[in-house]
Amino acid sequence: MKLQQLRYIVEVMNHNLNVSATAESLFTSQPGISKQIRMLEDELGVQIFGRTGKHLTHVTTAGKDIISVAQHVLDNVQSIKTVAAEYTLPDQGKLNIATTHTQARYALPSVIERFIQRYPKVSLHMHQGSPEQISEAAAKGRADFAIATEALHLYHDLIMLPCYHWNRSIVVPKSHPLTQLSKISVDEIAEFPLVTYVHGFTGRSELDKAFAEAGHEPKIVFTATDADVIKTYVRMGLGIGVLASMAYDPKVDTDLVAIPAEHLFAHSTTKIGFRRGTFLRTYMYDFIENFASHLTREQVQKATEMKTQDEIDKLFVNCSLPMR
Amino acid sequence: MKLQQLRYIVEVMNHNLNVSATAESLFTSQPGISKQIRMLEDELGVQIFGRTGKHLTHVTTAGKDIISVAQHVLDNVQSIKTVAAEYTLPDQGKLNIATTHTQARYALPSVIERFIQRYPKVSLHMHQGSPEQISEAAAKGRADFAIATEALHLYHDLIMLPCYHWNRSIVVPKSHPLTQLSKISVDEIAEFPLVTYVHGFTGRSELDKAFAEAGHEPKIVFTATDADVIKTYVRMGLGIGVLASMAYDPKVDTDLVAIPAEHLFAHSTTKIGFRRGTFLRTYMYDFIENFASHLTREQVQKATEMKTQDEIDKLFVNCSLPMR
DNA sequence: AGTCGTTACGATGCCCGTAAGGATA
DNA sequence: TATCCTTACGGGCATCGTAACGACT
Repeated sequence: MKLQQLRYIVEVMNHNLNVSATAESLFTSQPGISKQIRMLEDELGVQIFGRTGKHLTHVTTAGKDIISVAQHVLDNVQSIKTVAAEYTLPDQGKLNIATTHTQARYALPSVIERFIQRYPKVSLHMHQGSPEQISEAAAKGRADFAIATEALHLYHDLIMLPCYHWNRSIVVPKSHPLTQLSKISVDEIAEFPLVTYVHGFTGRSELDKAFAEAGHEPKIVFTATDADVIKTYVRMGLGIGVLASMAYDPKVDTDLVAIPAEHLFAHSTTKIGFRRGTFLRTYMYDFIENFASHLTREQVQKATEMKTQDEIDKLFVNCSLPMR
Repeated sequence: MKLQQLRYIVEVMNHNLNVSATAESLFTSQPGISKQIRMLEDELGVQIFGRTGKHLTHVTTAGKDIISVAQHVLDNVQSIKTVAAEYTLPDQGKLNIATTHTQARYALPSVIERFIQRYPKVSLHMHQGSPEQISEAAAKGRADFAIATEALHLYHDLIMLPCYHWNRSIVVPKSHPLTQLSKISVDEIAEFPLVTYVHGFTGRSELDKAFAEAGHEPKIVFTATDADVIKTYVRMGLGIGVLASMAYDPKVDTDLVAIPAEHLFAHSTTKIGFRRGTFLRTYMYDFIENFASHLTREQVQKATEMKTQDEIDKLFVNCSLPMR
């Protein structure tokens, strides 16, 4: 069995079983691929691709199993190269970050700025998406890091580290009656139509929980995936906004008033997640520490060595996270 | 990069950096290995082994990282061969089971008997050990299955499936005063010295919990890892025994009396665990189903596709497990 | 002096690429 | 007929094994 043979079957699969096209994309000859694949099949004693006459028509069930493992092999081989690069070119490489609007817009800019200054040769890619999408991107290896408040726990092979806590604010137009109250309660805001995050986004679950506990059904009239849209509709008078406090900028949002709501809703915790077993470059450790100063290289490595997420969580229970 | 090169560095590592010995064990020439290793180092641009003069003295830090990934690669390659064998020789292969005394002695014999009858060509290996040891064996790939009541949760990359519930019995000599009581309580048995399992074995944690809740400190005078030893010391009058009900055999243990204690201690659940992402042979699915009939191939496969252990647990909450 | 890794060299065998053949849509 | 995979063949290169060399214990 050769690594190339594994590459070939994976690539042929990715090219819809068209060997000619695969050969072209790999800058090699088509018969070479054909032959290597059949040699692999002979060695294993199993057909990987089904053929009718001389056309590849489908992947056999054995083939599916084999290709998925082959994919892992190639991932690991890539990982070896990454390790080597860490020692030869410590400040070069790639960094793929998958995150949500809220993080990208409010939490990350300053971190990113420092990072590209410190590591100009690292090519940085940001991928924005829903919490589910970014979790998957990290779990599948398309992204090095996932940064979000929700949904990271959905993948068992993600290591999640808590970064910071944050609270919500009620945002209303200046003239709104709520601005007159000294300290508001859930009962009071339950009267008004709400504009907030879509379910599954940016700590939305904490909001639902607080209303449920107070015995109210929130009158949600509009949901969005980002705070800018929420603020826009609050300005239009559609309802009162409930959003992450960091998303209110007193300098820009002069026509709105933010009423702190940490006494109404439990704080949420933004986490950074990465795939178990992947090798972290020095610049990645640096990025993490820049984003959350308590996550030193040492702490992160300690977390990597933990056997369960529970143990990791214990590492940080006594660690007072910053509040934003 | 070639697979052999990875094999070589791993094997050299396993042979205490002695290339000559490695060559012999791999039935190849020593210069061949030497050269391949240096070619790999050249390609990666990193020293894997440290040398003083012409002796390999240590593994560099880069080398450690690389070798550990290389080990994964080789594991996966092996896994591909296993997949192929499943389709060519469906009833041949190996089955390594790591388990505790209690399971091996009382729960497994009938299952094993059926298995070796059904799959005579599968070479079966049983490994007995502590719950921690067997969890590790499964997590590291030395065993295909870990079967135990405790400690399986310690490894995040084990998938755990519940097999059956079981209860405890109090075992005493025939003449013991406890045999006179109609229904015993924790308060009553707390008076007597106890003989039971070592901490971390065979659901021992449930016993501790029951005593703690009743506000008693158990007077444990002897702990053992298996029921046979416990019964021996109960016979000697050292104390009353608390053990898994299945470990009392009325035909053999005629000099002892077993008092059911399911009302005193919460039942325990024996689980079977295997490593995530490993390919399960048909005979392995068969083994599981033989052991726990609700764990059909379909159910097990469904569990393997779950992303977290929580989801797996949910699969079985409504499934009434057999009680032994 | 013995053990061990490196270098040198020659032969085998594998992999690749070109060219021709045959099957399917 | 056009596309696509298979078979056949020849050149180049990498790997392997033997043998000699140099270094450390």
